[in-house]
Amino acid sequence: MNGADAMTFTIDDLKARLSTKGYKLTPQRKEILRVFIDNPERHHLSAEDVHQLLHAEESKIGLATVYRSLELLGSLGILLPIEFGDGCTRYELNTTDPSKHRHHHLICLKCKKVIEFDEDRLDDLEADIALRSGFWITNHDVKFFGYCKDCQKIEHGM
Amino acid sequence: MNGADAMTFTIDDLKARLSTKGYKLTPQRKEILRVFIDNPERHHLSAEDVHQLLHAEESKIGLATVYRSLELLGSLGILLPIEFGDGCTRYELNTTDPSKHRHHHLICLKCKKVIEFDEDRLDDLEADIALRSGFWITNHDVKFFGYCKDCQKIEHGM
DNA sequence: CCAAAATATGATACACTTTAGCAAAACGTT
DNA sequence: AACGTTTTGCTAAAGTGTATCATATTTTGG
Repeated sequence: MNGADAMTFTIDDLKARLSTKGYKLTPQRKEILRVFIDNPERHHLSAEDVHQLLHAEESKIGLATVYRSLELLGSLGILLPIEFGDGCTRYELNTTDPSKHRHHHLICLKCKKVIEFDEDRLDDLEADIALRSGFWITNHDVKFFGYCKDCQKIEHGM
Repeated sequence: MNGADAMTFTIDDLKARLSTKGYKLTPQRKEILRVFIDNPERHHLSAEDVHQLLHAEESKIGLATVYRSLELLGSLGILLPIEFGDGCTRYELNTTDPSKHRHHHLICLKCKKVIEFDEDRLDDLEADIALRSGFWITNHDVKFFGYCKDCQKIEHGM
């Protein structure tokens, strides 16, 4: 029920991270983070998703608070924002495991099939970019577009 | 070979691609594509950007037509949609030149600033993915997300 | 050339996501 | 407990993109 053990950080950790930047550990922020921990099968949650999940639990947290908390947790590196181009920003838990590679997507332009792969050799490139730009890079998103084995046989363009 | 795959895109290419799918070459569509061709320094234009650029040229093309034309040109592969997570879909000319380096994007999650860089060391990775998956990869989209220098320091004023 | 049919445009209304503003509540420190 | 600050929740509003629909344009056929 707690789920805190599944986290790579504890509630005290969260509180510490918040306080170092002058933010407070509120019940709402705790609840919103718990939604992600308690729903591991439903990553990629939007603000509306989180709000509805909370509403189903009789929680009265306002939608604006959800938006604000998601952005805050994102800025703290606790959540990672993802853009799928479906009209809303989605978030997933940041495992904060530097050795864990992000999964990328291989997308067939014809049948829309999506294959996830873990191959990630962008660490050097990312470090290089970060050094030169001064950016604090929290995530990278790589999508390969093309045609899968099956769809290569069929004519695809014009 | 085919002029449509060359780096320079012509109106004749547009006419050909439209007609093969039963669409008409209207003055509006011609103008909208020309905006991209005439503004090579301004890539990733949004519908609003295109609309304003057209208005600056005394064009009376409606915003809805811009949206519809951009989607149409995207579906024809003439433009490529890009999502920066700044709230609007942007487009850039599709040069579809596989030998040319691709530019990637470094995006600040807070202020939505976008920095372009040409570094592309993904050829090996792409070849590896292609070999293992059987995909014929035609394009890849790489985005690094993070926080720029300014947005890293969060000031909570007194 | 005219008429009918099909398509495209332009203006607007609308849906939707996200942000801004403000009064009230909660928090933490003294 | 009181004070100053932060946070919340409600709501209004901004912003992007879509749907609607009358009008305009193009195409087709006689």
